[in-house]
Amino acid sequence: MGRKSHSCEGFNKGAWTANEDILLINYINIHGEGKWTTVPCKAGLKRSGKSCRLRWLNYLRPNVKRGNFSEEENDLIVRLHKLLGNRWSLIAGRLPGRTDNDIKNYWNTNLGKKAKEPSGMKKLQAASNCLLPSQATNKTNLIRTKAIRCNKLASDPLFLQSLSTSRQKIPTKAMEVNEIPESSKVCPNLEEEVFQEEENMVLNYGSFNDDNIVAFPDQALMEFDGLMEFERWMLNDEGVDYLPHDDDQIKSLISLFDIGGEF
DNA sequence: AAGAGAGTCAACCGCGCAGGT
DNA sequence: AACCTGCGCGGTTGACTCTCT
Repeated sequence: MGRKSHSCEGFNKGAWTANEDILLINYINIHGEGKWTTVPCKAGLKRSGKSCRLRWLNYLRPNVKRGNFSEEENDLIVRLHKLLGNRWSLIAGRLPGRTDNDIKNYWNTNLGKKAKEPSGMKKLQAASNCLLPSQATNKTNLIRTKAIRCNKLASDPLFLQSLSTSRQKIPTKAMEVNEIPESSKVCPNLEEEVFQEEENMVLNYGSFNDDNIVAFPDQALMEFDGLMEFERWMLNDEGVDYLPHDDDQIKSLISLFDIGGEF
């Protein structure tokens, strides 16, 4: 699967200049995000599309929060990392204004180091008031919530029908809560169910903007997709529940999503 | 004051997935 | 079915800054 680079050759690398930033901001303000491979040429930048995207998402985008992480953010990162592992984008979705790169760097330079030290881990646990991981270094104990895209399935009646027994809604992508079509509302109280924990955990961080749009629905929905993966993982071919309900990770996940250990 | 080492973080890279043709 | 394109993710790199000696 080869990848052709776009027609603009001789990309600049390294730190972005103020002038480049202005060009990118102006272009996106006019044309919006997306089609990153064509952005450099159209915006007059000698950068790769990936570089433009990264610069925009991690630095230039409005509402990107900079500066030190608060205690609450710190706490949330620790808890979510324990639950999700290095799923930085998912963790970032719970921290409005923070990017996955930010959190990854923060973890690697601060929390990760503390977590490696036994005493440091205890401090982190005390700060986050949560359980010690049973095997913090054992990757197999992490819930690997694979972020599946379900755009197609969301409108597939057969798939929706198959979900009727598993209480799942498959949202397509970031959207206002009230944009979710009635036909997709397999569970009538689903928005409440999905976003209740969002409210509980991060409402204090201003996760809703002025238009009452959930600021990070994408990630919330991806979490939900993760549950689908989780469900597949916990059931064998005969549908027998092999979920280790006594596992701390499982308990955490169950409580996080308020699913009562059932699907 | 200056050099060395450590820490920070923006940016790059390779890979994989989804959707389109 | 095979391939291409666009995009996003996580790991890594390297330039810059800070701190220590």
